[in-house]
Amino acid sequence: MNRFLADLGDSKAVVLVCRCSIEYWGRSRSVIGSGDRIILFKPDSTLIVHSVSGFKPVNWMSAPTDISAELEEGGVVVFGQRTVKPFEEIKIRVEGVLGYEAYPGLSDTEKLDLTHTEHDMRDYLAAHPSEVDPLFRLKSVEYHTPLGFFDLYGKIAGKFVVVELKSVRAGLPAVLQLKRYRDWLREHLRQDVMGVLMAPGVAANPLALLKKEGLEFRKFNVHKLKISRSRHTLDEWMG
Amino acid sequence: MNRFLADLGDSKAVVLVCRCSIEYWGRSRSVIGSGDRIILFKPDSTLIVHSVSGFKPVNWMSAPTDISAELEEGGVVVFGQRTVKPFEEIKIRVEGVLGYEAYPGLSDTEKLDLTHTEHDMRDYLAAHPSEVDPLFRLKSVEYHTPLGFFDLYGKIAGKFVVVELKSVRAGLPAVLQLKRYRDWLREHLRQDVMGVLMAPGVAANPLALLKKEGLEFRKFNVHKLKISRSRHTLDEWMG
DNA sequence: CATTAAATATCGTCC
DNA sequence: GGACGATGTTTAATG
Repeated sequence: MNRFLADLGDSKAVVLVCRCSIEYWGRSRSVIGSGDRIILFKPDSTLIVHSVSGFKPVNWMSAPTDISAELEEGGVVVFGQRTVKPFEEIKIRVEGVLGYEAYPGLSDTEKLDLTHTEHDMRDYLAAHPSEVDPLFRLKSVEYHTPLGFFDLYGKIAGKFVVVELKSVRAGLPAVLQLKRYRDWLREHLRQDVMGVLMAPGVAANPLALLKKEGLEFRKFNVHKLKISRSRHTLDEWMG
Repeated sequence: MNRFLADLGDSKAVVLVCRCSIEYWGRSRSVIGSGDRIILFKPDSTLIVHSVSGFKPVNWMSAPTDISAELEEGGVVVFGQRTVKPFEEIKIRVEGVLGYEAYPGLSDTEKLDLTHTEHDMRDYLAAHPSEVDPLFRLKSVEYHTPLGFFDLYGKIAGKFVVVELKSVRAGLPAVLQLKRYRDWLREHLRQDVMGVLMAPGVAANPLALLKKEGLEFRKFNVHKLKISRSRHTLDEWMG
């Protein structure tokens, strides 16, 4: 236990594999009985508990978390406490240690370069407006309004258009959002306007609402994107 | 490398701490350069790569994933491939191993018992409708409509009411959803109806829209809930 | 600091 | 298997 606290104090990453039971209090509450788990303690004080299967941790505490340990009834109990909002606590009763490793001096300065996201889709269509519509004339990217911003804003054949983009299959929220933008724009300009949803697909119910509201759907898949350089590099290049 | 593949074949959990660079292709694409990371390989073929800070993995593959390893230019490259939708691939170029541990026979049969969620809030208010409104008469929980379902549905002083619940501070989507439900119900019944949002709080803009639309907000915090037994036990008790 | 929207969101549940 | 909504969502961007 002293070694554990010393390792955390030395900003080491600690991997603890143990049989344990866990209680959590905070935004919700949870309890889980005794089982084998893999616990990561990161140098930034993030704590993540993984069970033997699944992507999602069974419990966690995000930084900044104060981590302490005590002896209770002969066993070690690890206690995590967030002292900033949201206030949260976790109590891990360690019942048997299967593995303990501490890694000093881990260094990772690289940032993940993620592409083929909605942001890239927006940039691409801003540069290639004819793929929205052959007659589309772009006026603004991220056009700000009191409701939020339009992904793309422009005109088709003299009619103002708000374009909502989704990099994944669109659902009801996307259609409601587009409808809200279209309605606001129509009222604001006091003239007929268009609303276009571009996404790789749209679910049946949302599509029905879209059509009922006189909005339009255009298929576009981020996998079509040819991204010649990373966003990071592009940003640097553009200043 | 052979030991690694043998460990995976034996359904061991493997924790690999290494310097590596990673590429991902699938729903999006990502690249990250060389850095120290902690990689979990779970017995169910889930693969999770954690950097030195933050809650979120820097890369991952969810089960079922075929994991293989090859020698390339003298170094080990771990390759993960999903052969079911969504199709995805990950390539981890291992440049230096800082730690390798394999854990056979990890067992975790316990399920997380999570309470104080929106589900519990709904159950509680269904059992205590007067906390929605002193005059609230509950007619249905999860009342199904073509749009989805109303969390609670009933009457206040003879007027039909749809109640939307949020266990966390409500935002625009919650208000839009409630408005849509209220509009549909009003049209369906051809009479004036009410819409009530219950949540621990609501952001300023959503609240303005809510009032403009003649909807109502009632404060309710899941922390107030006294849950006498776990949902699991409750389900068993109710059959 | 609050707000807003994206995410390789994941996950459960219902149809 | 698709669709839909909750999540202890987390995270980043923005005012």
